[in-house]
Amino acid sequence: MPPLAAPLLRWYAGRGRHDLPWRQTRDPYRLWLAEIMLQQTRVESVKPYYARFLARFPNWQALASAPQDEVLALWSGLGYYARARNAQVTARIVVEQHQGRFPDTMAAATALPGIGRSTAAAVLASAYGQGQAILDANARRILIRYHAIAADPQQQRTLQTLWSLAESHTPAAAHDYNQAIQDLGALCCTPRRPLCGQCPLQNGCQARRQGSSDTLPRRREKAQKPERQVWFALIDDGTGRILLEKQPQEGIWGGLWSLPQWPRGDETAAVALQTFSRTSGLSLRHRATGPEQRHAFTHFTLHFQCIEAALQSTELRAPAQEQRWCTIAQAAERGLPAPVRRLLALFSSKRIG
DNA sequence: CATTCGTGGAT
DNA sequence: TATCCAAGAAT
Repeated sequence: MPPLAAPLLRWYAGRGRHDLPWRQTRDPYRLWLAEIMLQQTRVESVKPYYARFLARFPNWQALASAPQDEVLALWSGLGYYARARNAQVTARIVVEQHQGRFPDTMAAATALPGIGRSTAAAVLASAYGQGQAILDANARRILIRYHAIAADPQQQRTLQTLWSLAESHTPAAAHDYNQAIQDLGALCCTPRRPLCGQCPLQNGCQARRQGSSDTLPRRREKAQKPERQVWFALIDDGTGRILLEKQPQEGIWGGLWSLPQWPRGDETAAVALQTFSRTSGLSLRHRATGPEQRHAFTHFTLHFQCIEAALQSTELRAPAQEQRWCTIAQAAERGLPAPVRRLLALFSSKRIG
């Protein structure tokens, strides 16, 4: 079987995405940050976040010493917020335990929170010229097609095989190879309708030979998504400020600021607001109820509806979560979940218009 | 080993 | 409109 690396690297030299922002540096901090942001996230989505984040936190020290709210505000909308929380923990460990230098061994790198085998390999190869193989979605798809692997890609045994193949194809200096296989996956060996006719690996590709490029990797049967229903409350204190609550660190939207929210059943908005009023200690007057909306997560669908209410009085009581009263503009500067950000933008434009 | 964790673009 | 799925890791 012809080796994979040589034609891949030739293709990369001519057709690779050499202008990506994180390819203009060998700074471990910048390379690491790119890898974290790119986890399960498209390149085009990452670009603006990467630029803003680096402008505000240009190095380990800056990130390590920042308030979490600022970090999450700059991550707001990118998703998978544990990445941002872990990134800050990692920055602090690098500063305090590694003298400000990203570790240069797999063991030390994967010991950092948010860094698994593939992310560690990518950073070590790019920053220090090591020969570590990555196995991201692109590499996985390409290897599955190249070797015509029909087994379930999620199975532990299949993953072991793929890691082994990844290592066997990866040259001793893996930087360009790692970038190349990701570019090939993004530009040519795409998930659907791969461009096999212009692929540099078409001669050695077993899926191409079998005609199975379109059906590999094997898709696994979709489990049906559960649905959750919640109310959001947009509470106006009479001076143009609204109430935000900080989400617990663990769980969905951990560490972000959100509108007060609680589970929804069959009750009307007015009844729901009474319930919330009792538990929160806020005396509220119902003003309006927004339209039903939904937000699709990977693993469930969220149905929500926003109740607009006016604050009448407050009973002195310790809130279950940290709370802030702030203007819509101030709220928009915080780390908000995407649907909450949309909700506030809509409310703000309605109020002005 | 199966779940949990976001979001937006493509199709 | 519905589905897929992306430079994965933690639990």
